Amino acid sequence: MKIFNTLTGKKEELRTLSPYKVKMYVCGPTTYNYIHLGNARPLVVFDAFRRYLQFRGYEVNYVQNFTDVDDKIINRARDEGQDPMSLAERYINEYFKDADALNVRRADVHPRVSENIPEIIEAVKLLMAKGYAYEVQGDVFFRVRAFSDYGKLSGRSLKDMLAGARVEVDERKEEPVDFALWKSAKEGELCWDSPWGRGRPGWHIECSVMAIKYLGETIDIHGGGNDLIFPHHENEIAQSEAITGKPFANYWMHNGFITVNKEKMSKSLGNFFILRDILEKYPADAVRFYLIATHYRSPLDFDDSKLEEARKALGRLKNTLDLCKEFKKSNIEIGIDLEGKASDFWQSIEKLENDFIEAMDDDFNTAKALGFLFEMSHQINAYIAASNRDSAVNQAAVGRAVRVFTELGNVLGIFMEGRHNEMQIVEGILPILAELSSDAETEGNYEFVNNIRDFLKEIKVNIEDGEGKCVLYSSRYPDINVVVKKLIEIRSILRQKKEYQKADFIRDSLRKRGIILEDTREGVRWKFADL
RNA sequence: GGGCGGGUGGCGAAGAGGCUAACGCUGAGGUCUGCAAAAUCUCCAUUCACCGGUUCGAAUCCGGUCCCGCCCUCCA
Repeated sequence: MKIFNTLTGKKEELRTLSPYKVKMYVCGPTTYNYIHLGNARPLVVFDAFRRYLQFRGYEVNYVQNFTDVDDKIINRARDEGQDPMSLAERYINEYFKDADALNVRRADVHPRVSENIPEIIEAVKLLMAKGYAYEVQGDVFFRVRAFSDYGKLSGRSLKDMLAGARVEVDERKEEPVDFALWKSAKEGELCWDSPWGRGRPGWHIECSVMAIKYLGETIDIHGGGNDLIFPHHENEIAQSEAITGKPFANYWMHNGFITVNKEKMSKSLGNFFILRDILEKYPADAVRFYLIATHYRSPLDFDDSKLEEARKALGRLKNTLDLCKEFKKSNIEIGIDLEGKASDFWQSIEKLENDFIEAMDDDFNTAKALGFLFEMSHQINAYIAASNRDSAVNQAAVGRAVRVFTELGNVLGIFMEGRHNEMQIVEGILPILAELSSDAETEGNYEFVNNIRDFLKEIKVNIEDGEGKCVLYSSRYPDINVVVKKLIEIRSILRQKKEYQKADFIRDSLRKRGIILEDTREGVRWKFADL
C-alpha cells in the first residue's frame, strides 16, 4: 500500500504505527453555510480511502472535526441576528444530510471546537510555558521562529517567508509569520474565559488539540484539501510538535481542487456550486462517481456535462447489477466446481479484482480501479449474454462474480440504493391506464375497458368518468411494480396483435414518467430511468 | 518574486523507461429486435505542448522553451 506523502513529496509504503490499525484525521468544514462541491471532494475521497483500508483489513479510526467557532460563523450569525452556536449547529445538521446523500459514512468521532475549549486553553498554556507562544493584550501568538522545522510541509523556509512577507502586519507580533492561538473577544462576541481574558481559539490550534485528544500524539494519516497545506497544516505541525516533541502525522494527504473554467472553485471567487443544488439535478451516486473518477490529487474541472457523463457511465455499471439480479435464480453457489467456460470466466474476474487492488494500493488510484470495474462489467455481461441460466454452474459463476463486483463497487461507495420517488411515479403512470381505457371505450372494446376497471378496483383507484383522471380511494399508493407489470402485460397483448402504435404509446408514456421498458429474450424488464 | 502540480484522441481520464497508449462519454458499423432500448462484437491517438539530449529503446528520465492551474491572505 503506497501513499503520496506531501511531507516528502514522494509515494511511500504505508507503515502504520500499530499493525493493521490506521489513525486518520481529516479536516472538516467550517459550518456557516451549506457545503459546496469543492468541500465535497475531500469528504468523498477520504471516505473511499477509509473504506478501502478497511477492505484491506485495516482497522481505521477516523476523526473529522467541525469548526463551529470561527469569525465567519460569528459574522454570519450577527448578520442574521441569531446565536452563532445555533447557526453552527444548524449547518452541522445540514452537513450530515449532504454527507449521507453522498454515501459518506460517519467518522468515529466528529469533535467540535466548542466542545474542546478547556483542552485548547491547556494546549496554549503549555506552548507558552515552553516558550513557543507569547501573549499580547489578550491575544496569544505562536512564535514561529522557535520552531525550527517550520515550513517542512509546504516546502518553504522561514527566511523566504520573512523576506517575501506581504501579509498584513500586526505590529504586536514578533514576526509577521506568527499566527494566533487565541484571539481576544470584542464586546458582546462569542467567547470563553481564559488566563488571557475572554476570547476564542485561533483557527489552527483546534485541529492539533482534537487530533491529539482523540487519536494520540502521533497519527498515521492527516488529510485535507490542497489549500490547507499552508498555512493551516504547517501551523498544525508546528503547534503539535512543539507540544509533544513527537512527529504529528506520518502521512499528509491532500486532494486537488475542483475548478470551474479552470479556475479554482472557491467561496471568495463566488464561482461555487452548492452541493444541495447539484443534488436537485443529478443523482447523488453520479456525483460521487464523478468525484472519484479522477485521481484525487489532480484538479477536477466542473460543469454539468461531466455529471451527465458520470451518470451514464455509472448507469452501465449498475445495469450489470440488474442483469445479474435477473439472471440469478437462487443464491446457492457454494460447493459447485466451476469448469470450462465458467472457470475461465471466474479466473478473469479474479484477475480483475487483483488489478483493482493493485490500482488502489498505488496511492488510491480510483480512476484506474474504476477502469477494471468496467472491464469486469463487460466480462459479466458477456458471460450472461452467452450463458444458459438454468445451469447450476452458470448460476454459481455469475453469483460469485457479482459478489466481487458489488463488493468493489461498495469500496468506492458508488452503489447506492436508488432513491426514486415511487409515489410520484405511480401517480404519473396511472393516467396511462385511464387513457387506454377511454380509447378502448371510444372503440367500443368494452371487454378491455372492464379489464382495466377491474384492475384499478383491485389496486383501489377510481377513474373519474369523462375526465380520464385517476383518483385514489385508498390511503396507500399501489405498488409500482404491480402497475408497471399490468402495463407490460397489456403491451404484450397489443404486440401480439401487432398493434405496435398502441404498444409504443405505452412504452413512450412510461419513458416520459421515468420508467424504461426493455424487451429481452427473457421477457420484458423494466427499470427506473435515471438509474 | 518564492514553493507546488500539470499540458495524452472529438471530450473526460489512466499510464511514469520496452506489451496493441487502460477505461468512460460521444460517433460509425454489425448481431439481436416489429421498432426502440439494453446487451454484444468491431472500428475511431504511428502518437503523448514544443525543441534538444541520455538510452538498444522515452508519453514516461535530463536540459531548455511555450502555455495553464494552485499556494505564499479566510478558503476543501
